[in-house]
Amino acid sequence: MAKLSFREQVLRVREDAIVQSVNRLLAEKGFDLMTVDEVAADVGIAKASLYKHFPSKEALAAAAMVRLLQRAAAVVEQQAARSEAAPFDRLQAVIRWTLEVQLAGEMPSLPSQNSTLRAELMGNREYIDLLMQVSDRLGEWIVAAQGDGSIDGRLPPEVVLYTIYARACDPVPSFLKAGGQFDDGEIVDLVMRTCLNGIARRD
Amino acid sequence: MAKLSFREQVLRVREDAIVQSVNRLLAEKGFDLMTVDEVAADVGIAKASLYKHFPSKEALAAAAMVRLLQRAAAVVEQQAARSEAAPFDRLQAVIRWTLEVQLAGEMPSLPSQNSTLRAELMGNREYIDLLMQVSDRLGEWIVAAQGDGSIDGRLPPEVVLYTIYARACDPVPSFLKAGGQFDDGEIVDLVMRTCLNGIARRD
DNA sequence: GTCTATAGCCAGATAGAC
DNA sequence: GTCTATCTGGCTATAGAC
Repeated sequence: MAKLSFREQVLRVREDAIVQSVNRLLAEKGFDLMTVDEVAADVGIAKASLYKHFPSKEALAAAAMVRLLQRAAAVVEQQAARSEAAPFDRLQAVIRWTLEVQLAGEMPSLPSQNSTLRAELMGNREYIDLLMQVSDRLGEWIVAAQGDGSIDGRLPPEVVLYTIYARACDPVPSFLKAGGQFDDGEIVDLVMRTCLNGIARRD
Repeated sequence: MAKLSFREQVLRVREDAIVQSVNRLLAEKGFDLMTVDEVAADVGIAKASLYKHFPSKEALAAAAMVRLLQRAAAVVEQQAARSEAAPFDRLQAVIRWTLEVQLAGEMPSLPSQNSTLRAELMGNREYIDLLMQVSDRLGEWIVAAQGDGSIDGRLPPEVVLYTIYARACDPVPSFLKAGGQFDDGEIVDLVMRTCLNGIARRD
């Protein structure tokens, strides 16, 4: 039993290494340009061994997305535990986290049009459950923040939620980073400001 | 001479048809999932004939982007001709146009990571010239709008410009459209508001 | 479960007749 | 310049030895 558990642990560590490589390559090149050969080379195992762990390239991508959502859920729960914090501040912290992940080169990017990939994700229970868990929490905070007047009450909560999610794959941070004119902290602050306050002048 | 000109016109019309198909397919499926066979079938000619007009798939995509930028440049010049309009209103009109193009399913989507595609675009003189022409105009208006206080003067103009460009490939409009809860006009208004005013409450 | 080697396929690009 | 037919390379996925 101890030996089996040890074996399982080894297996788990290896799969973690795989998923981490996939996550990095997805962030770097995107799904279509990432090849399974690259993943295998990056992990340091043969391609055939990869397919013993994950049955398809789509499954690899799905595993990376699940990992991302697990990290997101952890951040969300951490914010939920700050009993003194206002909902607006919690939302702000989550947006900030997504921008930091992007700037760290750890945000996997998937083509939203690929239907086989969408099918794989929609069929993945863990992915769906995590996505709903995170969305529910954010949705609560959005409604509460509209109630206390910190978020624009004329915007349907759905629109606010999508707008926040869209920041996670916004090209602006990487453009600004490529420009080399701002450091990561400045980029986060600037994008946060345009997201929260827009580009028009505040009185 | 007249005959030659006529031939050239026929050629031009055919190439226009090709580029229009490419534009539509790029909007629908994206660059990676669009196949040259599909383009040929959509235009109604053989694939080999396509390659007599354009030397590669990347060149097809570049042609579609040039066409898009030509349309954009026309919109920009039209706004420039409104001598009575404030710079803020001109910018607003351009943003609105990009959202309408997206909702009409006419916004080609290219993967920003594909390096061969980037190389093709950067080597395309017409593309670069149009991009700079449009960017210069928008840049002028941004600075002017910051001068008259309608755009937040604490944001570097570069950040405002990128933020506007990013609206052209924002996933929020198509998400909202897929949701079926809002019509196109409402979506444009909602996204315009989040772009200009952010999600936080305005006093 | 790991490897080497290869099957099978698909899509970009081309040859050559007309 | 248009077509049919074909080449070519690369990528996902698998067979089979160890």
